[in-house]
Amino acid sequence: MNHQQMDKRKLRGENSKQKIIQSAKLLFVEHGFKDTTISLISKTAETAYGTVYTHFPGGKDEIFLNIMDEILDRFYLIADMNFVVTSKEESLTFTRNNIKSFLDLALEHQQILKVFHEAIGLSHIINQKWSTFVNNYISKIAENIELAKVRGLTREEAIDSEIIAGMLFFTGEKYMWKIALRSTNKEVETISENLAKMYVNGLYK
Amino acid sequence: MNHQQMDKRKLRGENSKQKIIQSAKLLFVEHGFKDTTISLISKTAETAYGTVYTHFPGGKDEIFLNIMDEILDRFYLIADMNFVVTSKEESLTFTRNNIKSFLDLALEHQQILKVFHEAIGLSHIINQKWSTFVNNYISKIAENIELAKVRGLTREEAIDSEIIAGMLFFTGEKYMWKIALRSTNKEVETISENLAKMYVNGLYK
DNA sequence: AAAGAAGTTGATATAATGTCAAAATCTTTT
DNA sequence: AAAAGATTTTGACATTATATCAACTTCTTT
Repeated sequence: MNHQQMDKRKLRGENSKQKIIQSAKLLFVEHGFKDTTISLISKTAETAYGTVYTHFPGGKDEIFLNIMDEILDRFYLIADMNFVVTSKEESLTFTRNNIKSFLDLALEHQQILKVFHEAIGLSHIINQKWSTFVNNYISKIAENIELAKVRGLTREEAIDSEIIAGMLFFTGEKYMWKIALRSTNKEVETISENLAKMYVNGLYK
Repeated sequence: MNHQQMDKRKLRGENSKQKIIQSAKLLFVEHGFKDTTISLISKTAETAYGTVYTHFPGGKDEIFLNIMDEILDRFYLIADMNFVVTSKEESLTFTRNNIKSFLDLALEHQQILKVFHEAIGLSHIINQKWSTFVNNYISKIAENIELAKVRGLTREEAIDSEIIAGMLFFTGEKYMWKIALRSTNKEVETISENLAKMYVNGLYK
């Protein structure tokens, strides 16, 4: 028999892998990225030190990326929301809602995002993962700005779409981290409203 | 005799300290923050490992902060440029110039800022140092926005000064790091112009 | 000249990472 | 069903970095 269900080794392996992921999840949230050692993870997962490396050759970074993957997917869903500009008013509504979705997601995953923030500073590979997302998001916004330019909706023709897009995104991102680190007491609504208004008033006629 | 110049021990100590700082400066720029080890610094400075810790009990972090101090002072000079709003036009000019000064400074100190960026992610104390600067700068901008509000120059009364200030500062900061990391080919002028225009058009009547 | 202070030295304790050969467990082949 | 082969587990080991500290050297004061 060649069925997967019959292969006890694969099953045992998958079980170890899951125990490692689940333990790591708890430990990361409790102790942060740096202070969660492979040794601690292996003990909590009730497995040997070396086992962690057979399942995650990339060590802690790879474990964490594995944990972050599903959350990142949800961020991509927001970044990929399609929008085609037709008017300043519509743009305001869309922008406000988009920022709000983004920050609500941050609120929902506050604990792990705090760890993510720490990990971005400590791990090059994790940093790259986030950079890819950032660049994607900014490109989408910039595309929309270009479209608005072509349609004659913007104040000026000479603006640099990427820089303007960055102005919106980077500030939203900063507030995302502030929410994750609990270093702001501003409401998601307040932030979305202010950013969206400034963006739209600055950009559109 | 109790003169400082006569105390050979103090002199020797100060000499060691300077050799450590100068060696560290070169090594940080060459190898980055993490890969510049205390061991390497002590060897380059032609001193013993332990000597580094007598002069810098805080280790690498303290050495780096020592190096950054004079550069941070120059950033504070820009943050402390006084400006009192009287009109939208004046604000545009001031904002544009302020951002430009900021980014020019980044360009001037590109190499060490790259290390600084890495160090912020790795050292809590270095991170705090920068945070203090950031909060200072944002407060200054926010004060000006409040003033503009009172003078009836802004589009709306209901805006949150801190968030709007953040929009300007955080984007400027991001481009500062991009310049340090050489991850943008945009001109300082282009960036300043775009940010200043968006800021002023978004905020003022 | 002796006592004391300041700075230097490098060995040592500690802690984390990643690797690997041997062992254990399970599957396939003969 | 025994042997051979494949997969996973194990924990000891090599490596590397940090921070500490007692002994030592150098200089100053008594």
